[in-house]
Amino acid sequence: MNKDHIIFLIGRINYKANRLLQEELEKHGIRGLAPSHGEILGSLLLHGEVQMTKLTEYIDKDKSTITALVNKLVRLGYVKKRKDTSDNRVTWIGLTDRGAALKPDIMEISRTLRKRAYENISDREKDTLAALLMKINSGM
Amino acid sequence: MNKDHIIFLIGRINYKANRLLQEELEKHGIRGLAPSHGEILGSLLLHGEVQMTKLTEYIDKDKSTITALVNKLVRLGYVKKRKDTSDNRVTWIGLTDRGAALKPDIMEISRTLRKRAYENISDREKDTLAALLMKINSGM
DNA sequence: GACAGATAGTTTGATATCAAACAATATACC
DNA sequence: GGTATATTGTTTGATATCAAACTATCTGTC
Repeated sequence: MNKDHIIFLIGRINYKANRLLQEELEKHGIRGLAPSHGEILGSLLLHGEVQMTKLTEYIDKDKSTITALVNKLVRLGYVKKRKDTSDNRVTWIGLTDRGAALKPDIMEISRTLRKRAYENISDREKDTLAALLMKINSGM
Repeated sequence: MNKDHIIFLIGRINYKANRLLQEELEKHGIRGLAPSHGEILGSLLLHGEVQMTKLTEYIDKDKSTITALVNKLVRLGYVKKRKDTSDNRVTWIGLTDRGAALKPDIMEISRTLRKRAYENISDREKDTLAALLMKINSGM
């Protein structure tokens, strides 16, 4: 596998981004959370209360994985579940006060990640890069 | 979410590439192998016999993970271990005949992945993209 | 209204992955 | 030569993740 292979680079960057996320969560005193938990919290901050199924879309993981991740967040007190009143199959996931209180931390972590990733590239390059990545993503 | 676009896209592409790899391995009759196993086989095809420690470098995983991955490849008959004669701590990992026979498959899978990823972009865009990704990768 | 098929989530079992502790061996320094 | 330190790899325990089977509920059609 060639070291300048685009796919290889993407794998490396993805790995580093995840590692950075984990480190930052830790640094902000948010212990025991993986990047995926952060993504869920971010989705809830952005969209408010959402269904499990919507979460599988937002963070692109198997529904059984979402069940496990959400249950952990419930156990840690960041998130709560609520049965839909009209459709009993549906579960709504929302932030607790404790979860909502994470907003400043999550925003700052997001900012840190962005800063680190974009450190060496200009706004124009960023646009170029995003456009190319979108092409690749939509073609795969 | 907009501003995290690039990192988000990289995550998506990484996921799809891994999924494609797994599907292709399966399609070539190489069953029960994850992308990481493919990376190890690829490394061995490229470098010949290597030490465990070298493998952790090549595929960038924890050494205990490498132990597990290699043991599975041994169990499946693709790979063999050999103790170094002068330094007894060292283990050399090499392909068996059965492992070496995978070369054409692995090369074709690699080609397929590349083709799929580069489907919509020109050679020039590819160079631009690789350069930008390298900048990001080295800055993280 | 009953029944077939669709949908929402959970459970179960398996695997890749990591970190920390460990064992075995080699090297350096006195 | 003997002891402290470094290295190579494994073991152990925990977690995220997936796929497949399952449960419960809803919806559409006869």
